[in-house]
Amino acid sequence: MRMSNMFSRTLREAPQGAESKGYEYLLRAGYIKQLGAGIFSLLPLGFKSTKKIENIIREEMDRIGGQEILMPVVNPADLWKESGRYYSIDKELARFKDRVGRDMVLAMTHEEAVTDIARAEIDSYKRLPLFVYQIQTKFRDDPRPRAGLIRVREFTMKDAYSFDRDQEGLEKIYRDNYRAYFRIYDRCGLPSIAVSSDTGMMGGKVAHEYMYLSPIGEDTIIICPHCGYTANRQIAKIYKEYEKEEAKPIEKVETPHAKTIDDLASFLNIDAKKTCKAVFMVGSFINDKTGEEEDKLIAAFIRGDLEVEEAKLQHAAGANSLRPAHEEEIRECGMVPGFASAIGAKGNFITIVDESAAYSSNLVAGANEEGYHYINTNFKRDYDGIVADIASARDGHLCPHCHKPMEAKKGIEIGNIFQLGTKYSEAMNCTFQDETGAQKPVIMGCYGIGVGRLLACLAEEYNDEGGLKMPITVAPYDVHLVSLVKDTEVAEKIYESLLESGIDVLYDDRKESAGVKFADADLIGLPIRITLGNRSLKEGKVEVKLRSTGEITSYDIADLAKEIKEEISKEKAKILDNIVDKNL
RNA sequence: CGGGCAGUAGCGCAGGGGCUAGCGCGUCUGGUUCGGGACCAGAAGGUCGCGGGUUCAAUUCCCGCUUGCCCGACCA
Repeated sequence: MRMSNMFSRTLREAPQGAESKGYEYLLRAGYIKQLGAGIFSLLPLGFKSTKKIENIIREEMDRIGGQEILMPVVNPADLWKESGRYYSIDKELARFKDRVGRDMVLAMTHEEAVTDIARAEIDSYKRLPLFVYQIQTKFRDDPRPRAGLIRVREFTMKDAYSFDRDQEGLEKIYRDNYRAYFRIYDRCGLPSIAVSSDTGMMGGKVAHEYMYLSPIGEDTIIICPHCGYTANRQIAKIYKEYEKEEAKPIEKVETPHAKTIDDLASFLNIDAKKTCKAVFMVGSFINDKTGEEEDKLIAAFIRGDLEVEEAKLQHAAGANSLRPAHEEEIRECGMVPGFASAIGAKGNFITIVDESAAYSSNLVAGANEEGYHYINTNFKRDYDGIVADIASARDGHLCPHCHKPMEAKKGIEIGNIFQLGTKYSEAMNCTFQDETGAQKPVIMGCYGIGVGRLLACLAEEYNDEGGLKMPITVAPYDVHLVSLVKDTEVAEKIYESLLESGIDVLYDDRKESAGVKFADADLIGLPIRITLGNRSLKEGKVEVKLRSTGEITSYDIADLAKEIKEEISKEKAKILDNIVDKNL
């Protein structure tokens, strides 16, 4: 490819709003171009890089028996009504009517579509297992796109779906995917970790997320450096120690202005661990079959030294979504914000009590009266509710396995795998006949990777002051040929010879100064740069510089193609040699 | 959806109730340079986001809308 003919240009200055380095360079180097909030075009460089990533994904999916298909973005809404997600997913799912008034959706994932195909294809256990995947456009009307390709509304996703007759089969393909995902990230050169995760809107029980650790990440990951326990904060467990003692009689005390746990603890001169905190949310409960929606107050109680994790609370309550409760909604149930507990409360609300509060004795809790708290409150004796783990894991909390302090880190989710079970097969009647003639629901799994987000993470991981430093497995071209010579004939010949040797090369044949060409080469970040300069050319030599290390070597023109092929293999080996099978 | 900021040339920005709306970079022409974003001379390029209001006069002030960014709610 000749740069004189390239569709995109580089930008000297970062466009407004590019706050992360990776995003800034992708824009400035001309990989991507924004069209709207969370909507991007891939320009030739970005598209070429994306294709390389996609092909790595393809190869790894094929390796574990995946068959590639392609499903439509536009789905009839009826399928989504069958699964219930037409109702349970809010505005993130884009809906519209076609010309005759049929409800349609833009698929944000393809469980419904693939299950519709599968229920027609699968009739007998002899047809199982099956495993399909696609690399396709998704639209999710995210309320807050941000950080370039990190969080977008339209994006390319590899989504795969497995169909098995039993849990053992599902677990096998799940393990295959677990390993394949690491191979994909490793081959792209992207550092990644797997963490146990929430199942969110996908449903199902077991799930893992793959994370690229980065300060610009929006997810919080809890990691135990001692035993290796890792989980998304949304589900991360912590080891809680309880102070169990003889229950003392409950007593009301005056605590003026002590509305927060800090105030209360210092006023009574006690540890926050001896208090019970109340958190009020309103949960939305949606009937999957009818779409009917009901709001209900959720009163959550937790020991004063801990925080409530909303995702856990939402699960414990069985709600579709949560929002903070208004003061009136709390008062309607007989509780007083700032001085609240479940003691003496009444009305239609759900009480969720964290283990920390349920199993500790003699805690200070609100008296539901302005300016008063109870001391020595005890779960079961004084109030009741559903006991669950709703505590939010924080940096320094103890590991549930080895009881040593854990760390909190920020990460970007670059993939996820779910054991769906029968959520969709049951809802959509996707069954098979077993040896005994019984109809059973197919056991499903689903597996996703955001391709554009992967590119964004790579740009984040591989850059310096000059621009991108793309790993050779995902760089748009392997080689950047920079010609500084007046005599274009020599440069053209070298370009031709590289092409003939099958080398993927970007040729800077523009009439620009050396500085401009070098700056652009650094910005675009191809792994190997060949410089043709007048001086070295006279001696029959050219200079080869590696973007990753800055290492410079001089080669005879006669050997150039051969030597470059060698350099390419070495660059590839640097990445591929690091692949270690990681098993679940 | 709440809060904040912004929309002026391709990009980054300045300006300001009236006159020809500027600057840097980029672009075009000519010339000099030629291994790290060169220099000289000349030139092109703007419905100042859209609509309404105030005013003799609005790009500037006011209102509405819209688009984008940031924070939060949200997020497989």
